[in-house]
Amino acid sequence: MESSFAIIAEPNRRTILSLLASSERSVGEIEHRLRIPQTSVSKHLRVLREAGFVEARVEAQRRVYRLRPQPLMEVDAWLAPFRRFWTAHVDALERHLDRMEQTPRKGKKR
Amino acid sequence: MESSFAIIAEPNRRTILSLLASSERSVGEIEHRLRIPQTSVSKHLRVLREAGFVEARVEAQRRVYRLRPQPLMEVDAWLAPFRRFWTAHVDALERHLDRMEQTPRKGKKR
DNA sequence: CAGGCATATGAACCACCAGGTATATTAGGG
DNA sequence: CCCTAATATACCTGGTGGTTCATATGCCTG
Repeated sequence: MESSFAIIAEPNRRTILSLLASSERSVGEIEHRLRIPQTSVSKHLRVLREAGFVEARVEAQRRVYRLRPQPLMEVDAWLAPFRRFWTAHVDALERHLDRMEQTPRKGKKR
Repeated sequence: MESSFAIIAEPNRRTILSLLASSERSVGEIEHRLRIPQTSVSKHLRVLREAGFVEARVEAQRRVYRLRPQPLMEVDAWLAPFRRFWTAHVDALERHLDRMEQTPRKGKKR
């Protein structure tokens, strides 16, 4: 499981992250919300933990998980260059780019 | 291949999208940049096309691909609720820098 | 300290997908 | 028309990751 993108490709993991965005939660709470077996929750949490998306605090028999920002930050950073395509003046910008892309046909550099 | 997240989980597809972010490209150009077999490029483009990430314009024997914003927009939207986690962090960093600023002057400020 | 709750780990199974090879399609130029 | 260039599709295969079931570990309470 290389990249952060692969991690958040899994729908249950995204749901877990969204849950944790509102507040930290124990494994049992997550299990109850997601309606998937506990063992599955634990495994997703493991993946998320090892990828740095979450961290756990031990509280008696429970593990309380909370979000860590960095991996999602990186995803956000990757998205940055694309953002100009949908912020505000989308169509004008696209026309502009289209005109700039009128590079010489099959004309090599000279 | 359900979600947009699954689509961009693939590294080559992300590279293709990044390429297209700077300008539209033909399949051959993409092949040349990525250094992966043409058939592979075509398959990734197919996936991207069917998921609405790109669209193709026919130009003689070439297909020129360009970006379509919507799927990445949705990813961006999903990311939105998390953003407060690192903007807060950046704020803290900025406060930190502000405190340091009462020493040597660099004048990067507005 | 026994027994139960909360969570983690292991193994087996299955589906899916990226990569490769081979081939099909379509367009243009001579 | 034929040949080549550009791109797409079909099929197979290996690997990987998610799910399930069974079990292990740890902690708390009576």
